[in-house]
Amino acid sequence: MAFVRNESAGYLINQLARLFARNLQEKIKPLGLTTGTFPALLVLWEGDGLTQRTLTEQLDIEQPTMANTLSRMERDGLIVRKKDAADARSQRIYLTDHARALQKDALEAALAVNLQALSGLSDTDRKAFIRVMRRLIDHMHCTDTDH
Amino acid sequence: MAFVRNESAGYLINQLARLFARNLQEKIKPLGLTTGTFPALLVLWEGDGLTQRTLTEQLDIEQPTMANTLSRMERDGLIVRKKDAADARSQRIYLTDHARALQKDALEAALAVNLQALSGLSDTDRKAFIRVMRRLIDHMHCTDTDH
DNA sequence: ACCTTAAACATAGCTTGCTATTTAAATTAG
DNA sequence: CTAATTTAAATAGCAAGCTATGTTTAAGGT
Repeated sequence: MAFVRNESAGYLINQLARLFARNLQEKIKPLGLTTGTFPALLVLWEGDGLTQRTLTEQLDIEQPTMANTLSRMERDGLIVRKKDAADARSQRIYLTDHARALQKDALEAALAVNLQALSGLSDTDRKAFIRVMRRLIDHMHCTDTDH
Repeated sequence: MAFVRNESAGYLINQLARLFARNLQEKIKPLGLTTGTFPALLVLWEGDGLTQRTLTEQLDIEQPTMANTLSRMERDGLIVRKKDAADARSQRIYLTDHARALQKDALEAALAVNLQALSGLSDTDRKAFIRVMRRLIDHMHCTDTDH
């Protein structure tokens, strides 16, 4: 039962994730976007005015990571943060017009990366791959001791 | 052809990679190891005395990333760097006894993470998943424009 | 021999992720 | 109603990845 790098799921997934990130990075750099803000944008494009907390929950990211990401997004003119009227602790996140204007190009870029990356797979394999990943994520979540 | 987060390979892979890293991190922290050094250790445990360059090539990591990682490993007493006798630009990386002593426990930890993560899959699905990931990595590599 | 180019590594500086801790506001208990 | 607890977000500090650039040594061309 030797440990072989190229047969270790964790090792391969890490490598794949870096390859995807590199490709996406390259495609969205001309738009002035970076990979770390992408997940937040995906959520906000579907509806903004969310609290930071809601965002962190939807994206399964730690709160300080999200706080940092939002700071960069604010700095780069993608969002504005407004204090919640009812709860002074909370803030609501709103997209700027600039961020809204990028949606189409950004989604196309992400789609292109996915298509290109998976272009060597059959339709069946592609679908199975996505399904397995979702299953693993669910499984690793509910197994998580500190949920 | 809408973009849906949970059907995007890139999005799912990123999330999976983070989950794997969190789990491994937790298991190897008691050994005084971190996830970033793991790939380098895997290579070095199979034979040390390699140059930094060889390591970066085998792991598909950028040279400055590897230089940083090796600095941390040196700081933490996992490796020593020795100047190559024949080429003063090169350095050869050697494991310390301490790093060697950690091999068994570290490999067991990694194996445990993989087993646990994939425990919800059938044997066939598991093998197919690994095979597809390897194929995607190859494909994304040879498609890479700057190879 | 000398000058240019290439190679190996280091450094600077950024993003993206994490844990641990702090601050301030809201909620709950007594 | 005050005191304790919980909650939302910020801050500090580190790891691990990246690009761009600098430094030193080796190799090649003329």
